[in-house]
Amino acid sequence: MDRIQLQNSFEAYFNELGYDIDWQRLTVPMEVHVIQKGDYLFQQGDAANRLYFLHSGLMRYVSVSDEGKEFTQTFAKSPRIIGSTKAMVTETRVLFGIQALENCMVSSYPWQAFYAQMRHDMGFLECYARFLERIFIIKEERENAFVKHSAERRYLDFCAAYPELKNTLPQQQIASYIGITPVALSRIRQKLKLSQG
Amino acid sequence: MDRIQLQNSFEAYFNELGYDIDWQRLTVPMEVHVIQKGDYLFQQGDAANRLYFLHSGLMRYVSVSDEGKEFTQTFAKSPRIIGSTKAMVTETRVLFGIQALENCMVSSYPWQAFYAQMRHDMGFLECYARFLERIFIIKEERENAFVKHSAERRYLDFCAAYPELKNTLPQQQIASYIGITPVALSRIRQKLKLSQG
DNA sequence: TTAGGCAATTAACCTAGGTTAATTCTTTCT
DNA sequence: AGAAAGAATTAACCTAGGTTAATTGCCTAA
Repeated sequence: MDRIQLQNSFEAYFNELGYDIDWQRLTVPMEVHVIQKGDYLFQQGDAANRLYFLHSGLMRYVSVSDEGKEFTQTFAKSPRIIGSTKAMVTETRVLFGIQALENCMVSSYPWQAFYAQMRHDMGFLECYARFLERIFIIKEERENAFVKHSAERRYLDFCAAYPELKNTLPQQQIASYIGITPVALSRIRQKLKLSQG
Repeated sequence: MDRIQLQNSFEAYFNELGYDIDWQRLTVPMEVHVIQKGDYLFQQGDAANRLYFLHSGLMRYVSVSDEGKEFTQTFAKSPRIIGSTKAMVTETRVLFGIQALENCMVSSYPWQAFYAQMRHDMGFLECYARFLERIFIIKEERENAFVKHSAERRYLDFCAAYPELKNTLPQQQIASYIGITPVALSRIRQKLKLSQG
């Protein structure tokens, strides 16, 4: 995949929302990142004020607490935009790292420069709003699940939401997505196995 | 406060972000809601696809689980936009109710009609993006606090973030914001009192 | 083929926070 | 002022999930 193709599929991803975007405005140079399985696109605490696009592969957002506990905020499957909205917008350090769970191909633009050019495009602004609405809603639903449901229920919901990841992902990562330890997850799986024959 | 004044302060709130917005476009009629302390602007499960603006007073977003547990997602102090982005945008039922903690004055517009008119205004689109960025970042930070910090730490953070609410709000509500029971909060306060003389 | 290393399970024990209920302290209403 | 209702505290007990560690299974590399 060469740069032109990457650029095209990035644009196509936006265009699919149905707004008319004039991509000629965009002249800031794109960067390409090839991330090997297990490696990080960026680490918690970095200054990651870029807009990233995941062309191929699977990644996870992982934040680690002071005591060294890992928490998986999200799994991200290509194609989609990835990165930290907070770090992009407020120029602060990022609260989580993004790790490749498979070999990944990512492209990126520096957000400030990108936005400075594209903000004059109505279609882009609407796309961006749709994007923000979507990620907000997802966060809200996840918050809801966390405060209203037990770990067992969250595990079942995970299985329903990500049937393909359920069997391929190491259970440590599933546990850290649910917000419990691998030991606790194992216990829950054991219990579920018994209770349904 | 008459309708014109309400309209003006609504517009002023947006204008403060520094974008140029042509409010002449907006012709959908505004509604006014006066909510008494303790009452709800809308209840969990309602269809609340309106854009609300809190002119005066204090409210909280509260969602209740199947088992009847209350969880306070946010406290909202005027002036600010309130409501459910998810319910507005996706026309689904709202996941939480909004309750007045003081007597409140709220105005509102039906979101679809409002957006249909204002989406042609560049300044508005940018404002809306700033708004979405902000609420997303706040959610992200709260998620972070929940998964990384203990209840005790979350209480201390609450006290630092809302010094004025700390003493005026009933502790049940503080507890439900932190995600624990009033009994547990009382225990934590007791412990803190001892440990610092 | 086997040794080394990691992932998952299991068991024993621990702890933060939930539950219930009794007690005290505050409001508020008459 | 006194009664009634609600808010906060305290205590006793319970439970989900954390912690540590031993055991088993699986994969890979020599």
